[in-house]
Amino acid sequence: MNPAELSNALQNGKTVMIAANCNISYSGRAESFLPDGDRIIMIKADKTLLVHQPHGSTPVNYMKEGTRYDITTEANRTLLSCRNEKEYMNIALNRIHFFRAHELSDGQKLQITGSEREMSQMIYNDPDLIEKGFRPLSTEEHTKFGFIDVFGYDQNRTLVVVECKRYAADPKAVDQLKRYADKVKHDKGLSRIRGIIAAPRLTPSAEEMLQKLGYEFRRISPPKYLEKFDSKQRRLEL
Amino acid sequence: MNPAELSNALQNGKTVMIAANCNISYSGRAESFLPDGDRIIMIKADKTLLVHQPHGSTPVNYMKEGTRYDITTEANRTLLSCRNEKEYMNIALNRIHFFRAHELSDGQKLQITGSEREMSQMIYNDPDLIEKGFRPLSTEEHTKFGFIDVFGYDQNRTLVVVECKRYAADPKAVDQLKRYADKVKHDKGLSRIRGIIAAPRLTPSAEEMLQKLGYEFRRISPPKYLEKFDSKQRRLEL
DNA sequence: TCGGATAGGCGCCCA
DNA sequence: TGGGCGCTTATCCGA
Repeated sequence: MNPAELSNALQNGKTVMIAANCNISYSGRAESFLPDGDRIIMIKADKTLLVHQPHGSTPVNYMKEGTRYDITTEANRTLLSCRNEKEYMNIALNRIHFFRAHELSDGQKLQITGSEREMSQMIYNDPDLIEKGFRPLSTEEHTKFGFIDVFGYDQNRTLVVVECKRYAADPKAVDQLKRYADKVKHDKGLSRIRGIIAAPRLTPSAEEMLQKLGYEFRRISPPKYLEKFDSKQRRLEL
Repeated sequence: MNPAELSNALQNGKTVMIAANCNISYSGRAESFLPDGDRIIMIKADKTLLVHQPHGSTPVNYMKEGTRYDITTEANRTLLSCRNEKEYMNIALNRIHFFRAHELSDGQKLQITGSEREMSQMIYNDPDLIEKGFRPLSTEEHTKFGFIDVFGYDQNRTLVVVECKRYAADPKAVDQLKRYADKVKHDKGLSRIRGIIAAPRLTPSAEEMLQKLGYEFRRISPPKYLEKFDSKQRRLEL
């Protein structure tokens, strides 16, 4: 790889892949240094930079969209310096194992189901999931009381605040429920309000907190609309 | 690329890079589908899979370490099926733009400074950052409801719980402080306890919460030990 | 742009 | 292994 190759690729909006032995220093939101080793360096069409080690899901170093690159050559190595408004990074390339640039055409977005928001919708559409007689008022996350997943009245006209979690609800989820419930209770000047966590399960300390606060738990999982299709497909494959 | 090439590469612990036009279906913690488009597919030595679109920092699809792969060829496309204990993914490769596998040797870990933990240490070593007469007892004290960043006595022997944040402390940070402070207060049977947020700043609603609860704020930023060196370097470069 | 919250979060530490 | 939580979190969404 020569500097011009990389510059051209970036200029033309190509996505660049480099495998190289390198060390990396970063300064910005924190400070870091990564000693010599073999990594994959990816620079995308939008000028996002990712550095991946041969293990793990997360990049060991990265720079955000819109970063600018400058490449210089020394006697026995190549320096890639990267900067944006708030951060900079220097990558010293000792040896380049391979370099490749390709123009990628992709305007698609991931279609996904099973989110917390869909849980809220599901409960709104089938309030019996909470309890007989529950009447949801809204699933708007932005009510005038804040971001509340579902809130409504029970059959005794007591206000109910529901916080949904797609995974085991932990102490943070209980904190959140309490914060919303307290706010609604205070703003409306109520003497009593009910708080409910809707989740597949509670962690032990979340359960303890919930009990102490007098809140409740409903065992509910997020909907996965494609599940039937997928189980069928999986069955065929096995 | 033929199936054997990929199989061999994976078997030999190489890291694989593929650029291809593909569509992807996923089922596991959620369900998703990504229609045809050009992407980079990376399979690492530890069998982590990442799929990247030509923009953004995060992979559009991924599978964790230890995933197993199976590749089959059809008339005009190649199918890569990926599964682990809880999830599976099917990648239909319509056209492969390039394929490359390389053995990467990298045992290094990122050295990083400027973390929340270092903020705690800094305060522990220089308690005056909180206030004159503050005597820290511990950092990272583990309680059943979480661990407390810094914990100690003020000059009147009132217990103080400090929660550190690298960035603007938000309502969640105040929740967390309250949870810890309440726990300590209750467990020790105290009539009063002080809670302090140490952070560069507070968000508006965090400030409101803090005031209502009678807690305090100290404007403190995380230490960046390499900063002087780096500013000097930056100055030289500019 | 900022604030607030979710995420198929990930990765780390500790019981 | 599971709980609890920080993260150069990223990303979305609304004000």
